[in-house]
Amino acid sequence: MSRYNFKDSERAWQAAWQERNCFAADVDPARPKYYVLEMFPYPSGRIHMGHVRNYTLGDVIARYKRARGYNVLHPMGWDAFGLPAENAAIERGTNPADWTYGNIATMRRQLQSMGLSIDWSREIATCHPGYYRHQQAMFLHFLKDGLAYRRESWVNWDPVDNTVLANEQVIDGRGWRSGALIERRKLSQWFLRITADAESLLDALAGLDRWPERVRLMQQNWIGRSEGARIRFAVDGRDDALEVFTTRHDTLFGASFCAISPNHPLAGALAEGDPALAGFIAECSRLGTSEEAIETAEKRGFDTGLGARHPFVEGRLLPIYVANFVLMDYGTGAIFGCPAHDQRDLDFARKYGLPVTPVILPEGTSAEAFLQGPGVGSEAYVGPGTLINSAFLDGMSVGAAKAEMAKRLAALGAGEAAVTYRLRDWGISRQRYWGCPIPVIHCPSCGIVPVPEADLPVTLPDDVSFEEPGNPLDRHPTWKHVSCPRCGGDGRRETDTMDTFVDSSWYYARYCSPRADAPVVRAEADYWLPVDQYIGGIEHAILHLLYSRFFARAMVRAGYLGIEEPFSGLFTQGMVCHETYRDERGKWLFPSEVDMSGAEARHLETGRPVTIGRSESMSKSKRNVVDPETIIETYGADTARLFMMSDSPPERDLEWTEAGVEGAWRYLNRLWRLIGENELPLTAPGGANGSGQADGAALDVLREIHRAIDRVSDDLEKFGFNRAVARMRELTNTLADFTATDAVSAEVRREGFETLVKLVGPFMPHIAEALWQRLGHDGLLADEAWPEADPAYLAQDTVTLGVQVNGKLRGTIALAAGSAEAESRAAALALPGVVAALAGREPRKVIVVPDRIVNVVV
RNA sequence: GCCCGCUUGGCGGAAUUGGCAGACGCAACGGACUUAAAAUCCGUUUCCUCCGGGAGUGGGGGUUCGAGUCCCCCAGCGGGCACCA
Repeated sequence: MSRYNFKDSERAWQAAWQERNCFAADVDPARPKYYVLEMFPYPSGRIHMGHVRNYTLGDVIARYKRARGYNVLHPMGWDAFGLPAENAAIERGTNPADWTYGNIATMRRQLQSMGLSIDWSREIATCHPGYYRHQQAMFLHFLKDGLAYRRESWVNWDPVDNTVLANEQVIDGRGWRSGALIERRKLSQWFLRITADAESLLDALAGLDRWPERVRLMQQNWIGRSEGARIRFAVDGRDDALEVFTTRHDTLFGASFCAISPNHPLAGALAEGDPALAGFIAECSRLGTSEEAIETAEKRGFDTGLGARHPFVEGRLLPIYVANFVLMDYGTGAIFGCPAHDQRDLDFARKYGLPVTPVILPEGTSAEAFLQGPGVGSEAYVGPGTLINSAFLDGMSVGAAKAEMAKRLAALGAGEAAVTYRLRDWGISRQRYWGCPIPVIHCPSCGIVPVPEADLPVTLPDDVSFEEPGNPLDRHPTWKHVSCPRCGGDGRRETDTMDTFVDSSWYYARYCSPRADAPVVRAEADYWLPVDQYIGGIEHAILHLLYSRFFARAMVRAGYLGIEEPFSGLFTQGMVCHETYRDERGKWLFPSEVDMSGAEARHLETGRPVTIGRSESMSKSKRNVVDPETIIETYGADTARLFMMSDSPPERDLEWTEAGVEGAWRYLNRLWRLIGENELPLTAPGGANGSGQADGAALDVLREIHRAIDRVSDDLEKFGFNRAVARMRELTNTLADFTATDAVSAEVRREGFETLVKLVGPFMPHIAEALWQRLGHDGLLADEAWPEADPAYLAQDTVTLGVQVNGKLRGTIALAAGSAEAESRAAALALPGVVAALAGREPRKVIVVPDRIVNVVV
């Protein structure tokens, strides 16, 4: 009895695939295409189990679709710009490029050891000038079209990473990478006009029917559409108007104040002549945006002394406050407050002694009761109702009042219905070295001048130092000093680089023509795109996926692409988890340091007891990581892949266990013994019996074989990989049983073995090739077609029906499929268990569901 | 606070979408082989039981001949958003 030699086998078959160029993809309009893409990795150093899961999932699909006859594109590349390279440079004195390319080499080797069916000739790295020059070209195109622009703005400044972050990258007031508390700063920044596509990005979500509902919801919330109205208030004694956005224009007659953001231009203007106000504003901007800061912060206002004229009430002036809770970057940065029907406005009004006028009467309440009751004491009424105290709106419902108010405002020229989005423009400036340079030049006389197309790419200088904090590009002695392309005078290069999310917003398109002299070749992109199946972690549900959807739209507008939605199918995988271990002093331990063989976990070296903690997502900080390379060296890639796909549904978290890996390894060896070492006549490979000719045991086996084909195929189509593995094991059990008894012919056995090998192929490609060869084939399994289930074997001629009495199972009956109701009924009533349960009573009713169940009701 | 999801044996999970709950695997236990171990093979394994049965899919209620699946209420766990006007 031998063990399967995975080491030699995996090396040999990987070489065979490479030698025959099996997975190279070319445009072929005659064949249906299938583009499978897993989110490309950041080259951090070594692959981790999350990568193994992600790329195994994609590879199973890629191999399955190839076998199904699709022209499959399955590429790989590197999301290679980013801060860790700079941190490594700071810590180890290396160059970010060297560090990155070194990591890529390691991780490429590791990924190749997994046996992925990837077209490596299309490999790209976003840090390569051959990639980012095209990104620069597109940026210039967007700049010309007004899609990219520069403006002074309040930004999220990460004081640890010394850079600006996008709103999406600030989580609970902290930098998504550094975890540092974010400060507000005003800087000139480059933006991409994603808000121009807010409506399209929102509306198109409905059409993404192969996306998880959860992700669509998250994007919907993020875009945050609000329907309401803009209202312009004349400011008493000034020429300018104050524009506010509200969703409750129906409550305008209940308004008792206006409030503007501390960052509002009007506030700034007033502060110039008012030191007290300037002090208040400064205080507000010191307050963080963290959840904690917000919850504990008092609602505070500063009375500017100005008044806003109510558009419909002659002589009513609403005092204008500067208030710390009004955000400049939502709506217009100004609001009107209606205390009776908004909790926050009510709190504010109580604090500053402003009038509270109810204008909505709840259903079924009398005006007297409501006005005297607790309705507007300390709790604002935000529900539906009927308008009161509101002149021409009186008696209307909230909805009707909104419509009427919008009409009246428009007639006055004082406002109109409006829609506001929570989504803000995408700030892409980063004050970092290791990113794509923004290809513009600042000229004192010409202003912002694009780098001429012929001068692209603007490459990063190699000779940079990281000894001081801040942006090395800015400190470089010569790099930024260039002459203005327009006037020839002294200019200065833009030293900001692009957010790395720009790099990953179009890489899926670049894979279609990775070496082309233009960002994309339309004919190739039109053939391959959209990505049919995109696979990655849920953590990208908003950022990367929203940016990519926007970028595709921008590229369509600029003529680079023909489709607005880059990913027609999306699958979000769960994380890989592992138990956590700590020693007596509470120090985290690696699983490889823990001896689990005894009754209690002990430290391998010291023999001291180890505390086992709950299973969590693998992370370096808790040390609950298992190195994929170790697993592949110990058990082989096929075992790692099989374990990844077994048991846990792919969308859920997967618990990595040594025992589970052992189980997968046992299965490989079982297959090897069953098929690889079974002597079969090597003649007539693939010689299946004609359907309907077999009988007895052979027929049973053939049915099992074809049922397995049918179900595994169905499971694969539905991402039911754990179910598919279960079916494969069932078929293995069946074939093993019958092989042991010699009850079926060599032909049927061969059909069973060949089918099983084809079914396991996408999961365990190396051993499948080895077994395919053992079955006497010269060609590669990778080039074989997926098996087809013969409908003749799927039909069942005998079925087993459950028989219930009052919904309780009392026995089963075996009948010919499609038996008449009367026959099923008679057979059921004759069952001893049924007779006993009836105890002489007459059934009141007998329900027969053909070929399923009989329920006798008494 | 608002929105969403999940809850099935000791464990991961399955259940043709309202029709025989626990497939497949892990772990455990028993047996065979072995001088012994590993490996392998064969069994048992939801719980209770007076061995007739009875109970059972987080808890409570409902619809139905029939509910893990549908509806209502509650609990626990997880996720997203949140000073959004």
